[in-house]
Amino acid sequence: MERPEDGGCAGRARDREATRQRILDSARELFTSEGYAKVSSRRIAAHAGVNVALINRYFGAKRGLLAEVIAEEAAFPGIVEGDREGLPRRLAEHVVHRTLAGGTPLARALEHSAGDPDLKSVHEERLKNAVIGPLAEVIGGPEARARASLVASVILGVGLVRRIEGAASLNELEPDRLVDHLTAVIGACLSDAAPGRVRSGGGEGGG
Amino acid sequence: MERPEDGGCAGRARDREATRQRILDSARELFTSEGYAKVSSRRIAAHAGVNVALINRYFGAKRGLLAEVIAEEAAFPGIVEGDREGLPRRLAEHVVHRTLAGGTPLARALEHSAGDPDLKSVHEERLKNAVIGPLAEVIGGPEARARASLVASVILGVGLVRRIEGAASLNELEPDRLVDHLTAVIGACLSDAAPGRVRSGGGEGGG
DNA sequence: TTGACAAGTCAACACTGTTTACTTATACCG
DNA sequence: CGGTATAAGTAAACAGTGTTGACTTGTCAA
Repeated sequence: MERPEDGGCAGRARDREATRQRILDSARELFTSEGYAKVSSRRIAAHAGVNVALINRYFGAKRGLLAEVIAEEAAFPGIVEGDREGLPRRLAEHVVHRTLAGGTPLARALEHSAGDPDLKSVHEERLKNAVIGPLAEVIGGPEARARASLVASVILGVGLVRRIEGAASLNELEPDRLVDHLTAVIGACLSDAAPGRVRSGGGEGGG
Repeated sequence: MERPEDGGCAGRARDREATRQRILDSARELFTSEGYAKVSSRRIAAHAGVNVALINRYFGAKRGLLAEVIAEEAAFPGIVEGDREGLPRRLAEHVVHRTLAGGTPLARALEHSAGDPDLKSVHEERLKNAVIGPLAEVIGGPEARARASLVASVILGVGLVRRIEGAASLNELEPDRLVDHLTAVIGACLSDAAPGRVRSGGGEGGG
């Protein structure tokens, strides 16, 4: 609340940056705990101790605030960097632990607003730049982006189902077993699925 | 719009069921083409030629209207009925063709509002009763529901990513090839994932 | 014909995100 | 030091949302 004394004091009246940051901090906290849709601009402003209009002044719209909050965080910290072989398992572990723990703050905010038409562009950019892009780079090959999209579908889908269903069904499995399953599923996204050598399409029992 | 002739005095001018149905029809049409969030109660009412308050009178809330619209349609018409062996491919084909065609009207409405907190209960019921339940029944075994959840995650995830991304990456593949891929992925959801199998980077596909 | 009761209407409520016109503090300049 | 341009911050309104309760009105049974 109190205005911090700014050391620089070069050309700034009433510390624009500090105010911006306060709004950003409040937004991150509230979006994280309650989701995008349930938190109003006025509440963010009140929490930050600033006027509502400043949200639109500094971020264009509420949407822009979420975009900036989202952009702050890496999607897969230290996961795409490793070797390709272990990628499915690393991703699976990330998803399961993130999922079980209630997870990465921003992931929850994302899942809370997955289908919001107002946020389509925000999610689109995030999905392409922070998820599909890096994944495709590790995956490589001509179908890299398509495979990355498949992986992203699995990851987002699990998060979504968990959020909708409370993970009642998914949590029937031990976490380790769920990791095993997901590893196989993500692995299937990355492996070649030639019509003849499909791993389980022709009969997953004997595959 | 297409409201019955009041002037003709044929039948009842004040027909509860007819009014209810008119609201339902308008809601289905508008939700389908524009999604839940973008269509307001007042527009539905106007489209149906009735008063706004009737939506809440007959359906409790806008949410109830969507719930009823959703409940009308089968999730997987003629898909879970077949043999278990071919299930992954049938599901994959359904997803791809539904996805490419712009799809089942209701599926689109669902994808448009996947994360809406207000609709959590609606989606939860739908997911359990019309998706996970039937799938689990075909799948069978002790982990049936968990596996069904995984399959549902893949299906919903693909729909979601397609909606967000415009399927730019997924559509790099020929539809048939996408079906192959998805068949493998869904197959992986159903097949046993032996704990030791992929743990230490045993390549899936030798990648 | 007359009530009764349901069907339908209307206006308001408490919100939402956003914008406009305004006030005020501050940092530079004379 | 005082004056002032300018940016930071404010208040109030706008147009919209879902929802509600009090109201009117049509229709059918007695």
